[in-house]
Amino acid sequence: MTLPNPTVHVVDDDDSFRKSIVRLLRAAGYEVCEHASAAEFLLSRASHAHGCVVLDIRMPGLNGLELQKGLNDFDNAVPIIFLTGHGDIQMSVRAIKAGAVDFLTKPVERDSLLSAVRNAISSDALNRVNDESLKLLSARFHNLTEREVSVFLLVVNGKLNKNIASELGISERTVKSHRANLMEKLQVTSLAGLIASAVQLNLPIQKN
Amino acid sequence: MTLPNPTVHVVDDDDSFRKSIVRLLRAAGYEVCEHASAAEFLLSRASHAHGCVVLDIRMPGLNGLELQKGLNDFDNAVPIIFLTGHGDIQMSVRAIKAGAVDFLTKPVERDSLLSAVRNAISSDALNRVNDESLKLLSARFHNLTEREVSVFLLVVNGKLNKNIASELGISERTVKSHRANLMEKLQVTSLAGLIASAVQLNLPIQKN
DNA sequence: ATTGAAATTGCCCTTGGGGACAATTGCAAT
DNA sequence: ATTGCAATTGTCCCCAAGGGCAATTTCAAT
Repeated sequence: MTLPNPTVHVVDDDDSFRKSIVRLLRAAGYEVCEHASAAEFLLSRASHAHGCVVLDIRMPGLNGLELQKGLNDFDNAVPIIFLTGHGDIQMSVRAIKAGAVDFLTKPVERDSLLSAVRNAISSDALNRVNDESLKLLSARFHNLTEREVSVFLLVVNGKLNKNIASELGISERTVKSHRANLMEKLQVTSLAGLIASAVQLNLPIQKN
Repeated sequence: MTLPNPTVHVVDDDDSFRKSIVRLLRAAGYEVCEHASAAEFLLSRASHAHGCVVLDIRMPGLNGLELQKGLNDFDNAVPIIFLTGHGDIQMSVRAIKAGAVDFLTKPVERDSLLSAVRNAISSDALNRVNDESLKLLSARFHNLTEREVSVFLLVVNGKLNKNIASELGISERTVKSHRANLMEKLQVTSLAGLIASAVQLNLPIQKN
């Protein structure tokens, strides 16, 4: 999958400030997309593009923190760099705890911003890769039938087929059948792969 | 293992302020231990006690951020709550990114502090449990011989004994032998448990 | 009523893994 | 020199898992 260039989205209602940031980033070679409000950013559906967001906090309409929360709720894992002129410590702490990758203050030093953007973009690249594989796996998991899920859970907990059979009140042959089907559906060829999938899916696993 | 009560360590060189914080925390029912400097805190070997640390940043000698770094370097995962009168945004961002659980400013509201301490202590309790089990597992892992580690890695990657044997240039019987020994050493009784251990140890695992 | 997916099970054969019993070799420490 | 651990391998046997072939049942959708 050949991705387009990473895009830096600059969301700030202060036109002149925004333009200057945009200019700075373009000069540094980034693909940049500017938005005068959170709503405009959302409408552009730019949230689906990869890269990062440089976000002002105080804006008319939806403010930066609210936008961050909104994006989090939708599992939209674009890295966010806050850039604000009226931030305080409490705000910055909250933002970082909520997952922002950085919190800068206006006026911002060129290097601080560029380094923040660089980090954000590389962290985004990593996240994308992980998200992709998790989504794919998740989709496969949801294709399992109830029975297959039951068997799956017992298998990854190290139970033997015969024990699984008696726990579910079915024959061992049936367990084998479900087991083969779920391995097929999850696209794994070994028990090791199956358990690795279970871990990635955050399923409960007992070691003994 | 019956643990003693969680202890809140208050590290601040400002005597009167520190005393008032200590009083507040004691009144709230916490076991508290006070220190006038980072060095004093370290010397008290209190770093090994569980609970959390309420830490001033600006102090003579080792300052708060440096102490935090020092504790991090030693894997001493005591949750740290910064409490400072002269903090700025950059400082708070750095502290939180470095793992501090909170960053408060003087004067602090009673409820903010108490809620931060409550969160810190419960997060500590969780960390302790995880650390314990990881350390135990890690110790077991380091008891494996080189050969056992090689076999371990190949097993968790879903390789068959015969393939492992040819990759290592040894007989299948030998692989079985190593395999049995490492299962024993890692205290697991199923392949599922073995792989779960590998995951916890952060070993590389391929799914296909 | 027919079709189809899902669950179920039986029989049988092959392959893989666990483990008992036993032995050899090499290296390092005492 | 002796002891001891680690690595190595062989032969058997048993049990577990994978999978082919085949069939029945049930439930829901068309």
